[in-house]
Amino acid sequence: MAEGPALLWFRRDLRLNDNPALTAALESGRSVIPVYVLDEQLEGRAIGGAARWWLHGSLQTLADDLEGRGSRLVLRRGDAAEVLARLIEETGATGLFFNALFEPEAAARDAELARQLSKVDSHRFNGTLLAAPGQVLNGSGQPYKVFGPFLRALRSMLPPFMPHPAPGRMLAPGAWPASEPLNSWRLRPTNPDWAIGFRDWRPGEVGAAMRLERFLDEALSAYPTGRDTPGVEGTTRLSPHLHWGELSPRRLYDRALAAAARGTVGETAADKLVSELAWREFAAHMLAANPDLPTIAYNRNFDRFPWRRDPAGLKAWTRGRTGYPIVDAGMRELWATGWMHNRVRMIVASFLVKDLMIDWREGEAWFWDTLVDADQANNAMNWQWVAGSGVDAAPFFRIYNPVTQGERFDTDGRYVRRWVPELARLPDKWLHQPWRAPIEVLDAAGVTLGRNYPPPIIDHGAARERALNALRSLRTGAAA
DNA sequence: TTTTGAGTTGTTCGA
DNA sequence: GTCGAACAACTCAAA
Repeated sequence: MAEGPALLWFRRDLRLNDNPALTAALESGRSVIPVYVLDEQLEGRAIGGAARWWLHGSLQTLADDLEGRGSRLVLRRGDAAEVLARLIEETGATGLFFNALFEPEAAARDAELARQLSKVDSHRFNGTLLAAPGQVLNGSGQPYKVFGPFLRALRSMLPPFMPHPAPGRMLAPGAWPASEPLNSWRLRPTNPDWAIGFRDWRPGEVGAAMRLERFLDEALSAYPTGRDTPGVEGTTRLSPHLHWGELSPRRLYDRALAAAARGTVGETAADKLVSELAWREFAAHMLAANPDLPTIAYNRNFDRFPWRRDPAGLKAWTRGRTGYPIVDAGMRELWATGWMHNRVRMIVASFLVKDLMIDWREGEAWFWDTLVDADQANNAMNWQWVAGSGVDAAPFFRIYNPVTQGERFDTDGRYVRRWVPELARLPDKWLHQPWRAPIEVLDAAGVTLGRNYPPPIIDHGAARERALNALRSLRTGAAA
């Protein structure tokens, strides 16, 4: 048995189940000191507001779970390398166990950190992805740039996982190092408390497990179509839990396949879920191979795209006052709950980038600050996909019509009525295009455009033509 | 090396 | 209402 305790460095793996670093730390036979370091520049970028809210709850839960096992969670703030070096001095720790982050800045710092902390043996694991970046490569040994072949390759290499169970009692060190009070980090807003609408979320491993079971029982069988209907709970709603590592992707994968094997749900439903998980993997691999993805157009032709500066338009978009009900519903859901339905994310993103022709980085930044599941890789890849500058892009075909999309995916209007209550009494026929409704219909519904709901801030048909012209101007060889 | 087929999520138009 | 075709052109993956 090794002498001295092991530091177990928690990061975005805030769970005890199926946590490779935790398992290895315990198997090393040492006493374990769990620690979380609040490093404001964790990924080379400050954590967003909604994400901070989530982190508070997740840390609280993790600390409670550890105490239930005779352990603790030590909280420290500062540069991770310095904090860990100090903790090694204080505790005489001889080993450091942690799960990797794959964002380029974080990965670079991890490598540097392992070198700096040469007094201890460092053990790094993959606890956040089904396959680590670099493990899924095409015939030329390069990362895939197209999702289809990536999915096929990923599927063919995934073993059946057997997730590790959570440990029982954990061996405590002789003395505990000091911990900062969680509340002193002020991760949650107080005045004003903009997070009142977040209360349905339950950050932490227990909440993640409950959400998983509920999804498997209620939504997985209808997932392929249910996930596209924002008015019902058809998605997993697991994205923040996955982002913070409260649920291991291997466990989710394992459970979906098991449900299909038992015949509880159809194979296509499980396939679809695996495919969505694969998108998460694809984005992480993509970012690892393209560190500039969050800030620079993947297709450099888009450096010439004539983005508009439009503070008023941007503000209307963020506040959910564009006059397009499905767009406004989505933006209000985001602001109120820290989350937005996936289908609607595409619609609002397309509206910002194509209709308003506002730079996708503005939208990316807003999502980063307001989403509880804000994730560098997913955020960057998907914004670029909608903008048309990313991989698998077909920009000419991807200008969403907010009326058509609303009618197709929120046919009964449940979603819009919930988030844009001032339109609730409009009949379905006009709900997604109130400006075309006869005046007596508006009157009967208590809607006065320009007073209690805005008229459209832009005409979609004209905006579409403008965007198409801008896209045409990017053609290789076209004059700038 | 060259060639070939395909590429998450759409919209519009006209029959 | 429903259906299929056209949309503009390029890059990727694999044979």
